[in-house]
Amino acid sequence: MARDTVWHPTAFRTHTLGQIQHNGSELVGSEVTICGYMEANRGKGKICFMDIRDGTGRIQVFLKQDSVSDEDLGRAQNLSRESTVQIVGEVAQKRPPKVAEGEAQPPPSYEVVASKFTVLAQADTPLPLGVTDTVSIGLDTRLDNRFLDLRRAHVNAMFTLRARVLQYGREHLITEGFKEINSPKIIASASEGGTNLFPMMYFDTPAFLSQSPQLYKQLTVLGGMERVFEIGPAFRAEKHDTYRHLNEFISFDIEGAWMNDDDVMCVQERMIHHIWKMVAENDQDQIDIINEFRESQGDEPITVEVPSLPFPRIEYCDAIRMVQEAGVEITWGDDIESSHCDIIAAKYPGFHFLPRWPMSMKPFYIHHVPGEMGSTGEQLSRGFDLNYGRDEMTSGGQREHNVDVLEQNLRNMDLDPSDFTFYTDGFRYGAPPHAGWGLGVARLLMVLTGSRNVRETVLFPRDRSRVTP
RNA sequence: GCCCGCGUGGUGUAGUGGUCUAUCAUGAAGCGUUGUCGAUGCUUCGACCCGGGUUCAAAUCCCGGCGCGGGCGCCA
Repeated sequence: MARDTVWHPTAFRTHTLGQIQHNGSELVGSEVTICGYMEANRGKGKICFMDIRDGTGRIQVFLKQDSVSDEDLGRAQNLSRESTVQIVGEVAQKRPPKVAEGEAQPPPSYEVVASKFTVLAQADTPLPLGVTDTVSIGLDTRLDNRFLDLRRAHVNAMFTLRARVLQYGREHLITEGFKEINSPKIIASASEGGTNLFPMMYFDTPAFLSQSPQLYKQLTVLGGMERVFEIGPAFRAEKHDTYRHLNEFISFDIEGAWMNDDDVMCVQERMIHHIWKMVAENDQDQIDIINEFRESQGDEPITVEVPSLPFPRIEYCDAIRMVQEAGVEITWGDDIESSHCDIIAAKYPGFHFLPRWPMSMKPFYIHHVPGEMGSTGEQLSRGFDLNYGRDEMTSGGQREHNVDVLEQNLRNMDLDPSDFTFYTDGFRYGAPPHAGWGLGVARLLMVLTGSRNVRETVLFPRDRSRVTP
């Protein structure tokens, strides 16, 4: 997969720095052209050492008076950090570094002895944030300068991992017969109730940004696509201000025909298991980079512990009981809030499902099995959440496929079915029982990378006060 | 929107009425040494969020604003 990437030469370089790092012994003596960001330069006078970095690795370039022109040498010695450069030179084995008494010599490494040095684009000074500096940087400064923040090794590793998580998730769903779709993000009316939408003008028609692909993935399943998934943006105009909420986020959604809530919970835990297993097998290098940074900040290292299957299931009634037994005031029908999740997470710190919520707490489109009652005799639903620790990752459930029941659900929630024909009309011509879920990608990444703020795992987060960059 | 805390060089910080002409780290500029590799030695540069007030004296106390962080609320 990622390891098998073929790096073809480009107009600007013959080799990546990663190739020289890994195949140095074969390349010694051959001429290469390389490109990168200048991380550091050392030396004045007759010589200059330069560390350069590209998207694949890092290497030292050696410039000396008798192999490059005086102009090139001077430019190299005075170049600002993070400038981009191009170097023509010969691969050579580095002289081994001095090591402290008793320490082992590191394995041989390689450098490029420059014959030609070109500055592609010079960086202004000072940098708004130091790419290799050890001082910590506030999140706001980082996000304002994300283009530089992203050059930091551990930040780059996090977004590399993000790409892998999506790749492995896709891979897994495809093996289970799911097909990738895209649904519209400009919609005429709410695709489900509840949350506030961002209004917009669609030419002369008032419209909204989609808060969920819910309706569209259901319609696709109704249309006979059987099993579908979508990885796409969702927009919520909620004025929340927390470590786990954003107003634009990427939702990983599935929907499958002839499935109930238990079936799609199984899909989800198999998918997460696959993602974690693949990361553990293929991407430890990225985890190591993150841990190197965490160590420098005094944080505990993260480990990729592949969760065992099945994930625990704690039905709503049992969750309420657990919270009550901890001495906290809560009654059946109350929402399970963050502080309650802390109590549950103390016993179930990893992934766990919370199935069988009261029907009254779930949206009208969630299915219920008549007669399936909770401990106080009220109707349960086939909706569920997936939590990791205290944080909600997923909301899902079996959907109601009977249009008469859908309309009754609306009336039970004091809503007028005639306002929801855009939704219910899709169910009038035969509908398979079906179920699905939506997973917050950034929240999953928080778990994997040990991030304490969802903004860390989103390239350019959109929150209540940030619309740029 | 509520409660609590914070706002000091480019970055991250120390400093809670007066030797603050503001600490340290990182950085930037210059010079020197050097097959260096967390380069190094010397020299230099750079800051108290904004507005008002108290006081002989404010980075420090008070009020307002703006911004940030944490907790909560809101939230499929």
